[in-house]
Amino acid sequence: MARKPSMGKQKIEIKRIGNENTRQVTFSKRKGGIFKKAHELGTLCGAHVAVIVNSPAGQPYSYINSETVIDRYLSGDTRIPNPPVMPHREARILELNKEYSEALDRLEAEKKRGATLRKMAEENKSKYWWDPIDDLGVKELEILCGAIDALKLKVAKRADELQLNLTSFLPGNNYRMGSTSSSTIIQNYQIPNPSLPYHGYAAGFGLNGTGSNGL
Amino acid sequence: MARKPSMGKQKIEIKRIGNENTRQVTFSKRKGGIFKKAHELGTLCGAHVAVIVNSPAGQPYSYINSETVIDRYLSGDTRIPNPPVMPHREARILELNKEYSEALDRLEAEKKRGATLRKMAEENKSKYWWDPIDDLGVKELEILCGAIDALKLKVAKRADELQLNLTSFLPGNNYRMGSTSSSTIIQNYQIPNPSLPYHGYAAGFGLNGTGSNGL
DNA sequence: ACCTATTTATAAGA
DNA sequence: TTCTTATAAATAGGT
Repeated sequence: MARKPSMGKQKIEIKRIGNENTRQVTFSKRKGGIFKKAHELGTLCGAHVAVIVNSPAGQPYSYINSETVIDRYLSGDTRIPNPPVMPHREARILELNKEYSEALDRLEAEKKRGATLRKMAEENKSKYWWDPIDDLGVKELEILCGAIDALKLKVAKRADELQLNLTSFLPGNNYRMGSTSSSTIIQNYQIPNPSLPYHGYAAGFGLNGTGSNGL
Repeated sequence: MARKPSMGKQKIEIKRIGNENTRQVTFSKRKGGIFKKAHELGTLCGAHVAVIVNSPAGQPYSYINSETVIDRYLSGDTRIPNPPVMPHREARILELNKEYSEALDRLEAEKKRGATLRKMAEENKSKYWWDPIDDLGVKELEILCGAIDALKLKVAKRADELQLNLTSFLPGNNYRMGSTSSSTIIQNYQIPNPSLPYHGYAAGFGLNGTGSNGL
């Protein structure tokens, strides 16, 4: 009997799928596939995995194997035996100078691999984070205040270490920490160019590092 | 001829691999596999993908298909047509109350899927982030100061909205913003229970949402 | 969502 | 880590 109700899986080229419906179906299937793989990797190897995907429609999805990927950073455990992709400081310098892009023009634009997410998570270890601030309640505000102070302390301490007196060129009032530190504290500092949002620095953040996995 | 130099791929159970060497090899292979899949998903469907993995040894790796996954958030473009996994506020409330865990005891512990990473990225849109603070230079400090002030302003504004005077139960000095706001500003607030690190709140952060993909 | 022929990913072994 | 091979899994195209 002509048992061939299906022509089976066909080989496809790895390029944007034109048909919208097909693309959506493929997205769903493969998203599930990746999440499953992520789960398996985590289970088999005891690795911490996080996958976030934005569908073409903008819908975000994510798989996170145990909160460890993030918690690890949040808890301050950021010891990194051997820089895998690119050393932190070098990366940051590149960002700040916006010179990273030239190093990225290899292969394809999408094939960027870097420490962005990781660094973002890492930084968060000393901050409290949440989302729509408009939705904050008293409790959350309390926490936030604490987080801000902690951050300020770090800045102050660093300023001292650098033996800098940033207040000298900072407008606005400044004061001294009451108990925890004797450092120079900066207050009300306004970024030189207000038109440039703070996150502009971060947003212009490229990815770097040469991946170890070709593809 | 006994053409069987290999017993081929064998089916394995999805559970932690005991042999360390095997585990490491599997990790490498599968990590590459996931990155490849991520790349394909991004290319085929025009999706934005980010994958971060911490090897059992703590080595971090990541694949990020175009900076869009993250930049999108950093740039403030966080419009989400239709909450995919779980609405923000609901999620946050659950976190803060640590009530989320009960909803997670389904399937396996690893199968947690949520908005954690996304929220983290989102929050960052109003903050400057970097990593080893010990490595900060003057320029970075300036930026940081600006970021802190911006954050404070948000807190202050929110406090006003809630018609709260948090200073009443906050130790330490407080002051008023000079120019940008007439809000009640909180300074030097110390978290009630110092033994609990700030990030404790975030770290206790569970993942939520019932995944759409079984596995 | 389900089905099945094929393509891919990979566990073992070297 | 890289290469090979046999086999398990993922999945493209249809229903």
